[in-house]
Amino acid sequence: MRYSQEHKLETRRRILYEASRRFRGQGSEGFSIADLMHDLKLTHGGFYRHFNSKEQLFAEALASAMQESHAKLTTGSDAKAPAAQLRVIIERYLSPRHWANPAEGCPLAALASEIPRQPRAVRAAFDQALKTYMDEIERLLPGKTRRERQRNFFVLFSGMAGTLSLARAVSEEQTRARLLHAAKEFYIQAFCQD
Amino acid sequence: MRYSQEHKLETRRRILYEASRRFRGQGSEGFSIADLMHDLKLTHGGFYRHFNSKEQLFAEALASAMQESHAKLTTGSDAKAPAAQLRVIIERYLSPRHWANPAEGCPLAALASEIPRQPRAVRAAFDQALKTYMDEIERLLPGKTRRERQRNFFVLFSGMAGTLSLARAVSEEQTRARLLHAAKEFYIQAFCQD
DNA sequence: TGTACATCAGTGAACGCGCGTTCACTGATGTAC
DNA sequence: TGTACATCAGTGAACGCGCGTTCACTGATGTAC
Repeated sequence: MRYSQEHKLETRRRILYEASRRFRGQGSEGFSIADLMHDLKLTHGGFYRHFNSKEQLFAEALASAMQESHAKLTTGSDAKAPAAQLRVIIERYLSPRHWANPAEGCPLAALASEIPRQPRAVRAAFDQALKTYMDEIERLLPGKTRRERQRNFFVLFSGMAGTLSLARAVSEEQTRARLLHAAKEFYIQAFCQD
Repeated sequence: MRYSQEHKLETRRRILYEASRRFRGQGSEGFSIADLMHDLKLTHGGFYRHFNSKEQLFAEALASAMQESHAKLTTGSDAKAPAAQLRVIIERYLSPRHWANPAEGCPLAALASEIPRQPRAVRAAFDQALKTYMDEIERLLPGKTRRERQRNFFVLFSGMAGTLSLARAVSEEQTRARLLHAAKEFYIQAFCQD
């Protein structure tokens, strides 16, 4: 082999990481394989030594983005009580920083409306990633039964994703700020009471 | 002129209507001008007698879809009290029917994550359409001041759009049903109390 | 340890296809007289 | 009212471009002996 197996894995990781940023920042059709590889100082042909298709790349990048986003929302507040942890998550999710950086943020907000039109493999990967995401966060939500907490998870996260999505769609600075602020207050009030 | 001015306007209207369905159902790049015109029993060249570009078509179709969606959500409940009218809107928005028919539904849910990546003209049209939409619905929301009602409008509508979007992204039938149901109860509880 | 061969990550030209847009043309109807 | 000409919605071939994917090739390193 020309390169070590380790080198190959590292290249694959770099492609996946860059792709997961680009999919979120530019959408599923907003960049080409050639673009992507060029920015990694590689040529497009080599891509297919690592992934079967752009579709497969999207599926993996989506899952990886969900994981990354989960990590960013939860790190550093492990010691706190559930309600306080959740509050941190809400504040981070609806922050100006998250608003300004779709490429490093939640894929739900960045890609939700494109997913229903994706092929089966992508959608399956999304389902799986969402399930894992929910399983890890659900325990922070209010509710006596798991079922109840899951319902709250759905309402809160789909709501916040919609808010962030709309805030990015709106051009007017002031409207954007009001939207994020209003939602933040509302969700903290609704889900962090105890 | 070969065709009357009336005929021309009618053709334009047909293109716009079909486009507004297709953009919502297939996304901003999910169909071609040739596809669109073919289904209207026309050929692609003629398109440019009515619109300057696909971009302009998207801008107009977006605005028109917002209007259509507003009409669908509000018709038939004009006589009721605000809270009851709002309840009807929430129930329609989060219904299985709306879920199943993105092409005829709210463009926020169908297209939100694509809009930030659109050119200025499209985004300006969206801003304007959203403003009109809000001005027409805001009065149904709870709140003493206009400002307060607008805040509630933002929270409710971005939340519902996110919910519908996520419900369409999820493949699993049961999850989808639970998601819509949970959000419906939650929003009625939160916004229709009086 | 040294040598011959095999492997395969990466290269870059090429293929095939679809798309937005342009353009010369058609011909029925509107307009000017 | 009738006639000659102008207009322009609609046609369909063509242009230019970008993209996903394929493929013959390279050459450094791994492996077999």
